[in-house]
Amino acid sequence: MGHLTESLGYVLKQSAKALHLATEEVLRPFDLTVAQFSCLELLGRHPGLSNAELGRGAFVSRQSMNLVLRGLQQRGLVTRPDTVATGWARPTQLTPEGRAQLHAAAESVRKVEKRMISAIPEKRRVKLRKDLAACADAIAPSAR
Amino acid sequence: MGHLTESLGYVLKQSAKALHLATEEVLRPFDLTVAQFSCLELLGRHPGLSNAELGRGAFVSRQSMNLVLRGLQQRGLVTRPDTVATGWARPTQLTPEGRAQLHAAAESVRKVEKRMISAIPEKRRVKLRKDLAACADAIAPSAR
DNA sequence: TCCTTCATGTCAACATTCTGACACGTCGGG
DNA sequence: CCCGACGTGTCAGAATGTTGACATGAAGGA
Repeated sequence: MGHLTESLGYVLKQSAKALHLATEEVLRPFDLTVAQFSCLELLGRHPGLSNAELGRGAFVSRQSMNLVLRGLQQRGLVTRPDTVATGWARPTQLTPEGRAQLHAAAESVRKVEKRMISAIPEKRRVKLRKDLAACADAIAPSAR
Repeated sequence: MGHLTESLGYVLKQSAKALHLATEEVLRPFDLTVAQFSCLELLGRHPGLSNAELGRGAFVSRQSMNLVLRGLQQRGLVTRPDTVATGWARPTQLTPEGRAQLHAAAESVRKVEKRMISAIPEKRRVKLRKDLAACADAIAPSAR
């Protein structure tokens, strides 16, 4: 599509879309959507996150994350206490099955990211990551 | 959300989402969605694109772009011939009103991109853009 | 103490996008 | 010449995400 690629926003969207598609594809054999995998990965690194926290971490609303969580719970991949001592937030935990699924799927997802990163000269990878994070910070609503 | 930011895929999604949200916000006064604006911008740079071509350029299916295009057509911002001499593809053109809307909205959108870019040292901006493009190429389905 | 503010989970309605499917026109090789 | 592959526009159905709203509990200041 030619000279649109001179816009940083365009290539940003393009890369994100391509990554999403590729991730979707490798996740298909595991019967996991990208949202579901993101949720599992978040829980793997930060056990006990609540529904709303998971939503923010995966960049979706808490209503959407609620549906994702129900699916995962029904498949026995995560656990939430039906009732909680204090407040509303129900801490979510990975089940052993969930941890196994995450471990298996994460391997495939890392291959995708590896393939993407391999296109970048090694010395520039850290800077790329930091620059992108700086972009996100500069444009976040809280930064206004 | 801590150490997830060490994953390039995560910050990529984060930046893209932040940019989308910010663009959505500045586009609201013009009563344009991001998809609609992308469509107008594509037509501004490449007049006569068909429905399917616009969809590919904006990273959505041709079915979705069809709905976007109908809305823009109904508002008098674009024109498509009802019938065409050869084939199915109907070349889309911006109307004068569409061109005016695009010009006005593009100014606001460029401010957003400017704010995002301003977080990056000037010398690195070109490399960032090229690295992102390389990422997209490396991971595109055709690259497999 | 009270009460205002904030955060959470959940329900409902709505919007947007995608996949599957069909009909039609073009282009190419056999 | 024919026919298969390909691209396009469109319809229908399903999946997914979002906003708005409500009830409830926690936290902090007057």
